Amino acid sequence: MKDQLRLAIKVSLQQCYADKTLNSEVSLDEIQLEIPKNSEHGDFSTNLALTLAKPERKAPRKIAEILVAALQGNPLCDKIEIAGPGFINFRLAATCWYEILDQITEQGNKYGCSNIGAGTKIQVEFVSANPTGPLHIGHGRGAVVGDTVAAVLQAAGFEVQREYYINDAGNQVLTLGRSILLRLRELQGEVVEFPEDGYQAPYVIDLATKYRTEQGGLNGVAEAEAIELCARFGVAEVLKWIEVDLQAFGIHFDSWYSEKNLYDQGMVKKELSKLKEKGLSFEMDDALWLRTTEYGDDKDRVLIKSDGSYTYFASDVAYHMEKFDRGFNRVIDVWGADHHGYIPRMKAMLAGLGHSPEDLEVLLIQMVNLLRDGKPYIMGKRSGNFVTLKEVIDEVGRDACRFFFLMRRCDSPLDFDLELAKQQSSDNPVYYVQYAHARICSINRNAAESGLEQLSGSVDYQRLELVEELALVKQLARFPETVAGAALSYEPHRIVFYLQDLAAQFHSYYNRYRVLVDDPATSRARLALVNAVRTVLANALQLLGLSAPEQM
RNA sequence: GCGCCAGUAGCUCAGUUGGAUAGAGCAACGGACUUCUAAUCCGUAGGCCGAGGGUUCGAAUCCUUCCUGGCGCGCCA
Repeated sequence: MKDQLRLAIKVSLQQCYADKTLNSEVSLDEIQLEIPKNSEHGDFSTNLALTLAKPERKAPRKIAEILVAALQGNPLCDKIEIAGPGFINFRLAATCWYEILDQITEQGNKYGCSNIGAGTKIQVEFVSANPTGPLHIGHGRGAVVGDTVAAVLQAAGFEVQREYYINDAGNQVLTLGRSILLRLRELQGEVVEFPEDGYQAPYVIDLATKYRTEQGGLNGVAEAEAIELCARFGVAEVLKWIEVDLQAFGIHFDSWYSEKNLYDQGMVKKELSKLKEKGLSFEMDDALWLRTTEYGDDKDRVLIKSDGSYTYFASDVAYHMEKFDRGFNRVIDVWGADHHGYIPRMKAMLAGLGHSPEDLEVLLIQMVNLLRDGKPYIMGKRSGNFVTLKEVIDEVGRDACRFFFLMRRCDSPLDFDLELAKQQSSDNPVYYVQYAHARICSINRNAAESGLEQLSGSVDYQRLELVEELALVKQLARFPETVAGAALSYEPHRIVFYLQDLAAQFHSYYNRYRVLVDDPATSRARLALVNAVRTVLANALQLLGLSAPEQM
């Protein structure tokens, strides 16, 4: 709809250039068309005349008059007006809008999808929590945002892979192993001194107990080997928990990528030697450094420590290079905002190895402040006092939880009060949207009962003559561009706001008018309209990973 | 000290990437169920868009200087 109008304007502009009524020959790559806030200003509006004012050396309104003259008689438009400083406002013919209803019927659950991604291969890496403990609420936000960004990109025609990076090679894994081993010895009656930096949380005792029943004790096994065994056992167990929790949240990964595997396959060594060849790394104080300052970082970064062990950054270099080797055109990392300091060094590394830094997009997810009864909960795995994601899902429900995480832009911090979320659950916004869907399903049941659906045949959309009905159709028409915009900007919350707007418009219409009236033709037309609404509600809900209940 | 993110109605937040008279949800107040589900709707009230300066036809949005809050600034992950 919008594109058709845009094309028509473009043609007219070319016409003006050909006729020499306009002379600047400025070629605009894209004509800006927007939907005015005020409906009196028409369905679409363009500032074209304003932007041409300077190159044309003419008054904007004068230019607008010339353009409007060239556009006169276009079948798309009902009315074209010049307003304000030189805006051109278009009101489209109602028949144009009704075509949208047929499109929605035809496309069904594909309505809203587009091909602006054009099959570009893009990877979304998210969650990637260390496999040393269960997911907590902070991971939940990143999980939902990452999952939904991926879904929205898919809908926009990108080829998407969801990946979880498993940090199973670092120090913290050994710490987990050591903690399990100590708890195991405790279970065997030994008195042990539990170190400050060990994992103190109770789940470690569960892991030790499980190890003992399944694998037996570790008497007579050398310390280092025992730690290694416990670590590997612990990581495998914790990963199972994580996968189960994510499944309960409706999240599925296409790929689980192991850091340890990166080392085992020699990828880290390989990438590091590439850096050396390019003269980007250097030795100093017995350590190996990457000259990231060359590409805008504020200091150089260590790759290999003076004790010979690798930093987390070293494997990240290899990991990200390997992503591009796998053929992704673009790579998205979803991180907690507390890691934002890592962006410059990652971009520097990519630039050094010959990639465009723009090919890596880092989405920073601001902190979730978990509250209970208004009091802050202390987060952190070692404190032992944290609320797991699973507990939250069990308490407030999956749909409400997902919706809550998607409601705000991801770069604004989120206060999540469990008691409040439960208390408000009766008028939680997610139910508002779902209720709209359920209501339409209910209308359908009533229609079926009165035999109305048998009267199918071509629907007379001219019966939809109320301004509210036309407004609903227009709202439905903007769904595809909303999805596309959300995809290109990685902002899934746009879908949430769209959904709330559409639901509000429907509820208002529902309260004011009846769908099923005495006149069958009107009933059928209205039924077609609300079912188009239902389709779009369902598509949007699905995109967000939420259910679309038929009854509530 | 440096860097990143934020500052919009009493509270929580949107604001179509620079457009016309700044919006919604809670909370407050007043109304609507013999009619397809009241988990809903209608109405009222609420604003120096943190502050100053700049850019232009036009700024909540862009540049700059401050103020406030959060988070970072390791041979930790």
